[in-house]
Amino acid sequence: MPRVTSQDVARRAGVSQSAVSRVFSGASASKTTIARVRAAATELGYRPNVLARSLITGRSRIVGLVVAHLDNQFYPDALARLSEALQARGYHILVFLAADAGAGTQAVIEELLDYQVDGIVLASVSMSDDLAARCEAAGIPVVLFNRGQDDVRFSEVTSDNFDGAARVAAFLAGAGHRRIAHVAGWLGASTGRDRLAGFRAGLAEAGCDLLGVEAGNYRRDTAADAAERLLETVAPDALFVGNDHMAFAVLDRLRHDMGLRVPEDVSVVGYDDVPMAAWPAYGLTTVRQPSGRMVECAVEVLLARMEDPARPPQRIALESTLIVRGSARVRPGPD
Amino acid sequence: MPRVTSQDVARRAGVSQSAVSRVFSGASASKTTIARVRAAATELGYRPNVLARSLITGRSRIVGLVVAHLDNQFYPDALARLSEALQARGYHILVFLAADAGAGTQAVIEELLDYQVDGIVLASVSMSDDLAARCEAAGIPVVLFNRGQDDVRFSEVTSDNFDGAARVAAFLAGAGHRRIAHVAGWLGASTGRDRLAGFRAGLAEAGCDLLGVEAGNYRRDTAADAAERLLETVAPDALFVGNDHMAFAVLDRLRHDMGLRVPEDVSVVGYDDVPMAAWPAYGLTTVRQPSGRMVECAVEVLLARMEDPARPPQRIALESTLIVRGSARVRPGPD
DNA sequence: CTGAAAGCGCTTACAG
DNA sequence: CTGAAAGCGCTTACAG
Repeated sequence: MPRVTSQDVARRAGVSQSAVSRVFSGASASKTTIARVRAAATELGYRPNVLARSLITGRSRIVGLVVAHLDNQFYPDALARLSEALQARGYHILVFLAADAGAGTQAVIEELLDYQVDGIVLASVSMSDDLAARCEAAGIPVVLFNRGQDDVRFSEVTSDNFDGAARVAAFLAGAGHRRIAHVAGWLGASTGRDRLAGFRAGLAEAGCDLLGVEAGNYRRDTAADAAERLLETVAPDALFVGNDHMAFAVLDRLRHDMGLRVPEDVSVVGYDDVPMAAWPAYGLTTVRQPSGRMVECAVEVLLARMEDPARPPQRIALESTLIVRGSARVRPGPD
Repeated sequence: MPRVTSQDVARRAGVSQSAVSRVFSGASASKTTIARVRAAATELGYRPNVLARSLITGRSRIVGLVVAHLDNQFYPDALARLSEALQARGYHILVFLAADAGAGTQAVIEELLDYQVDGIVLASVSMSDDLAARCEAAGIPVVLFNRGQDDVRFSEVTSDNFDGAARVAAFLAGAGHRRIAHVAGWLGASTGRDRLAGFRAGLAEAGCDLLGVEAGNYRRDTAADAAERLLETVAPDALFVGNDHMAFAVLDRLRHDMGLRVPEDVSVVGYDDVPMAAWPAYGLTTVRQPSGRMVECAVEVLLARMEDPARPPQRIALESTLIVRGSARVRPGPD
């Protein structure tokens, strides 16, 4: 079962192999040539070998995606949007799952490079400076998604994590909370750090202290443990959790294991506004990251740099919105 | 920024280009050659161009994955497992999102073929007979994941949907339920049909009738509406829902919109046992599909047929397990 | 507009 | 073991 090649089509259509190539690569050809080639191609079931084309054009039309935390609904959702946006532009996605950080990621990116990907999206994953240089040298643009990095050679698309968290602080303080704690994300990356810093700043602005912080590291169990520890040590009446994924775990622990009422005993606020946050079982007050627009921006930035590698990296932080649902008290309580 | 090629390495190492190729493709070479080539390669930062290699070997080491329903936790989870299993074997995943069925899928598969993928995994997605023939002709194995099909040219990996659903029937009947209805999945595919048929058979076995069936089509809103309609028309006291993803929506609707208690007023059972089913907010009694083993099987089947295209397609149905949690009553009620 | 030819970066018989 | 050469299936100047 040998593949049908442009040679086969050429013979059948009675034209040269170059003619066949021209027809399929959209170069100019006479109407008759086009017709004969197309006819022969359909008869034979011919489709150009994209790999061979890539070898010569130097563009694979493949974008590499490295993503972690697929159990956090935010990422499958982003993956779906990214796939759609890229498919619409004739690109395809080679996916790699990776841990948050570490050596695995580097290996994965090298493999991506081996496949001559035209660009790389790093969703909640970082890469070493050394590799960054390699990508630069190879002219392959990289965009960080939902994560920032100091290295200015990368483009990044995030939401305004600092501001979003600050708004949560103002909201909680405005609802009369004074004993406020934070279950942070992973403080090894900017997203977690910015949210913490913004929250602290917002609290200060409102004349509040941050009662306590524990890292949840974006893991359900770690986050629930952190929340429990905070409850037991500093007894907060409001908890800002670093993302929705952790907030669900915190809510579960509070309600079902610790017998607390939300928001009567404790207010809980998340970050992301994944679809599940709107499900009645949770009704989570949270900060909405505009994931659709974030993906669009990431794609735009990537394509722009693919067209013109000389273009400088962009760092985009989109606005976020506080979505008020039932998991946090809205006005000062009766006491 | 021209890419470093094997020519460059050859020059630097003072050997022929073929020697470089041999070192990197694992063919035999003398120790000194290997050493010199490796040294030159690292100095230059050389890595073989996988696309060029694929062109000549005829194997891309890319597996295409077409997947729908990424909002159903079952699929991101399967994707993660698949990625891990394939990566461990040196394969990579080109992902496409697709609708359940329809013309889009066909286009997507053609694109996969263009990329010379070595195999295709269709997760909850089907393909036309015509395309099937094309894949066969090209010698590209296809495996259906979590979906069966009549066409025997495909391999498929599912769980024993008929038996699993029959076990749910026995369980519900054993708990004293007599008014039992079903919110089905999508009856356009075998998975949904098998679960319905198995449920019906199990009920008959227990001397029960199936009070009513409505299609939920694996969508949250459709499923919740279906459940509500069943409640209003035939007033069941137990509902078997075609998968967990829909069951969560049904639970939400029952509890939060209709003010019903689960399982006191209605028992609810799902299918899949996605991680969320164990979360305390839901505590869903459900049938566990062994997704880890399903993925392993899919990979094995695919690799086996990639090595030997003459091997006949395999159809595997793994055993499933009923997982009892709190969403369904366990013994006959007081009335 | 069209064909012959070179070449993309590799692998792999084929001689030596 | 090693190098020269052919070839994988395309695209793209180059002449005509």
